[in-house]
Amino acid sequence: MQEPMYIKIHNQIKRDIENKKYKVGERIPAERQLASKFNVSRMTLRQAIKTLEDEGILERRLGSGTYVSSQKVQEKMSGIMSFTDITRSNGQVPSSKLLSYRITKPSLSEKEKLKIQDTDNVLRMERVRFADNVPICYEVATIPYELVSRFSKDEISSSLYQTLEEKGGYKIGSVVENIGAAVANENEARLLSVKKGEPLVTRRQVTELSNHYPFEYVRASYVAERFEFTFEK
Amino acid sequence: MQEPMYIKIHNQIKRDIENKKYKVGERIPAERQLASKFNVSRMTLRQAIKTLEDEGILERRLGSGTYVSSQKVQEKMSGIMSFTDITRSNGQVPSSKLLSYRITKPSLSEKEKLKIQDTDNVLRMERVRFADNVPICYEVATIPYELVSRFSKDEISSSLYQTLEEKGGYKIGSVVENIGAAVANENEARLLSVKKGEPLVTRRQVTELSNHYPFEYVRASYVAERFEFTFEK
DNA sequence: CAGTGGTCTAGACCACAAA
DNA sequence: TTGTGGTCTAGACCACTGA
Repeated sequence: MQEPMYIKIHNQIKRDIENKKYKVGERIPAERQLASKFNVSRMTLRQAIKTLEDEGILERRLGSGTYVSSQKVQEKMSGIMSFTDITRSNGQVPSSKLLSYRITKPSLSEKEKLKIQDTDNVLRMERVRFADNVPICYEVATIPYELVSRFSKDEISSSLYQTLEEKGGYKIGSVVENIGAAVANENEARLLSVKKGEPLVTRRQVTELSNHYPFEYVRASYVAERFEFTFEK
Repeated sequence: MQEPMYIKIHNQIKRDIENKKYKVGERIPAERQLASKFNVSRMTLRQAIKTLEDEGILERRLGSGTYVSSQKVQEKMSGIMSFTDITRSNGQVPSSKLLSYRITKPSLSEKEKLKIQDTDNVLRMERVRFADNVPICYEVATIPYELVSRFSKDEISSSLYQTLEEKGGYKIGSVVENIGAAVANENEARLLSVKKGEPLVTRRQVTELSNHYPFEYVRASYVAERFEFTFEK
């Protein structure tokens, strides 16, 4: 048995919701019924329901039943959700342009954030990201080079997380983000097609692997009038 | 029995951690031992552990044990944590100055965000918030007046959430926040002691009660060079 | 009232970590 | 190999909701 039963049930119920077998706002069958349908004990069934509740997909109401929630809550939290996903969920087409891709020595802040030595190399990438071909974000990402030296440029620049998890055997751990504001300098103004002095939302992100080693430091600036972060709790 | 057993155990273990009976990074006793100590089944004990894990207080390691986590993760998420709490946790002294407190008709955006009618009254409060007497944030909060008409000005302006939950019998539900950027206009510049055109972090927040009625709409502007939001996941 | 989710028991077997 | 957390069972009684 590869997957635990409660995960299988979780996935089945999720599919049933996607396939509109259970519709938004509607009540799903009672726990005792579902338990008997899946041939598991009620505790196991409840474990499946619990994970769906944690994802914001189901909502329990005491004495009344379990309902399909209207909101897809959790995943709107930024950071875990990539620019690509956010843009797509807004019904826009994401794209990006790689401005530079260099193996070099770390800056002071990179050294500190990535907890590496002067002698280590880093890979630094600059990008502009677009939604429907309108520039939204200028982004600099830095990665300790030894972590990715065996991957191709394309594997790194187009889907770093996936490459690291699937081909590198690494697991992503925690993410820390700082969000602030700044005004566009000349370089940012040019790259993002705004005037110098226009407001930008700034984001710094340090991502760690599950072994607590930092593997990525990102500094990004978003055009405030074209982008904002949304959080739901 | 007022509180469920697993909540009591949750609280007891939390106290034990606060009292350094279990220290950060250390392993706590095994589930079977704790279950027997508290005279409950292992499933019940696990439920208590689970809630502590969800709060980021404990960390399970398969095959090894359950450990006291070093990070107090969850609560750094902004919004749930008030300005007061954030400032205190930075070791600074929070204060605030109420600039205005008026019962009036809603603006267009207030009407929309709070889902109320033209004929309803709202309570609108303007504040500047300080950390160590340095102005950090200018904030306008709007509340449907009927929700708070029976409370005193002090109960509303100094601890709204507490008043609503303890004296109003309401329960806070979801919170949606949007974070962006802007530049200071003349009014903001004067109130926050910055120059016009300086970058501000903007936040809009709509808070709902557990019955899905919006009860608060807040627009806040933070001086970017003195404040940033931090998120950990 | 009947039906629902919330809590709880006293076991069981498994996979994984560390010695 | 021993001890740990992960999963699971087949019941039980409770408090709450809604007709």
